[in-house]
Amino acid sequence: MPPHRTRRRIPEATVARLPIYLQILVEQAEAGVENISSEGLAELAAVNAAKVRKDLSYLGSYGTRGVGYEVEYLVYQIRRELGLDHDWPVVIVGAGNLGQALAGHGGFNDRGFPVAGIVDIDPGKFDAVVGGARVRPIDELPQIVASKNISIGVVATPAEGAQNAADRLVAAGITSILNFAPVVLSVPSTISVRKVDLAVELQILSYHEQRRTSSAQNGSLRALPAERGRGVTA
Amino acid sequence: MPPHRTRRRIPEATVARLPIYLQILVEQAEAGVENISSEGLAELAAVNAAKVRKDLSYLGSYGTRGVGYEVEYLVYQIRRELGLDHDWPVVIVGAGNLGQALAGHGGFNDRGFPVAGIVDIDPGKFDAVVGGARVRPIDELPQIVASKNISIGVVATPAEGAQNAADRLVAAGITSILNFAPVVLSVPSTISVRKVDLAVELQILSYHEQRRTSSAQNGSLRALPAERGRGVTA
DNA sequence: CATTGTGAAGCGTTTCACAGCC
DNA sequence: GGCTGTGAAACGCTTCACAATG
Repeated sequence: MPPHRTRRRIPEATVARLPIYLQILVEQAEAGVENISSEGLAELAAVNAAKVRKDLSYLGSYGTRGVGYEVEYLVYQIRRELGLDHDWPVVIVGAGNLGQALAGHGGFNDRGFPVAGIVDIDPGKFDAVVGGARVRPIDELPQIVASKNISIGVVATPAEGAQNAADRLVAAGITSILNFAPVVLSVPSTISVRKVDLAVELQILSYHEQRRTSSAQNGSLRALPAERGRGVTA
Repeated sequence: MPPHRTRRRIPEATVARLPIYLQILVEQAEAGVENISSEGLAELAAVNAAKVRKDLSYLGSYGTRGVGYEVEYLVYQIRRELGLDHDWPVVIVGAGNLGQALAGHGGFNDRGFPVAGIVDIDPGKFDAVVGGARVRPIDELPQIVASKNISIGVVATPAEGAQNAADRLVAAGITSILNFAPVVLSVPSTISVRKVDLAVELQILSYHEQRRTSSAQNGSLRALPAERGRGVTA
């Protein structure tokens, strides 16, 4: 095994694809596949084979020319690079519909991100148990974060409460935020933020639908160029 | 009002930002703001002002030099460009935890994407009412899609059922899919697909967390370059 | 000899910088 | 004078094409 030469800087676009490769490779390993070529992995991930090779090359030269990549070993390397060799406990702010669904959903607990706490402002929600965690008052956030050594916070509040939730998470010492509220959070530049916004995704799809159909059905405008079927698999 | 010169081709990166601008502009309009500069909008969206101007320029020249953009009018133009001048009914496949949360969640119904149907394979779930829709057998998908003229489908099944769900949606005539299952869907290139994957987002955050802390705590490797605080607000 | 690893070309996106205009 | 609209430069990501190699 080559020595750990970690701290290579990996392009963001590649970082965003590594989890997909990982998921596919784990499935392949479970199915008993021992080796996979860049072509094979590319097919399963619906990307270009050259891209797979370039992406994997950022991890090191872990392939074998003429053969491909050893699945188990790649899984190990990607896990290590993504920091998935240990769990990352998360705390959820907001125990409404969404917060409860997230806490219950296996997506967190089963995949190395155990829900170590869930908090809310509404006393009516305190002490309800969702997904194995008991809902606590938001004022306990600092203690929860500190005692359980949490670095990732999840904002699952309505839009109105999101900025406040983020402020409290940052004050409590969190350094990464996953934001489900339809709001652009303002946080120090040292904090990593990822946003998941249902409405945004639907509106992007709407844009493509609209382009697809506008020349056909739209009665009010006629003088439009013909539409080509565009494969948008973004 | 300038004539509808629709059918301009807008870069994907811009399309993905228009919903954010829209959300901010609607808020501003509600707060009584009548005009906004590219600088002001940029600040609220946490992007560069030149980017805002370039993005908006793809819609047409709707600003006034020396003044800025009229908020109401921009809202109208962005809505039109995104195809949000009418509702897009959606059908959800999968009435489990996630499907129910989605159907109940205002994110769809309140924002122009009414849940016109929800289906499942499990007879145990049939006829339950979630978010105003009654759960129907998945075999009724073609009728639901046709009768309600639906073009957007949502995959909210477990990973195992996702490809089948997508195949059925495509067969039923859907042309856009929002996929919540942690699986790369294989669909014809004419279909638009967007994926929302919790685990992927968390793993990307994990990567940055790991980089942040590795040089500090990690006892096994020492010879690492110093870490700079990187603001990753992707 | 199949397949990786990678320079280099190609392409889309971002940012700069300033002319154009109200 | 202030702010938009936009060529052009800069940047990052993708794809090509092929030398390196087990």
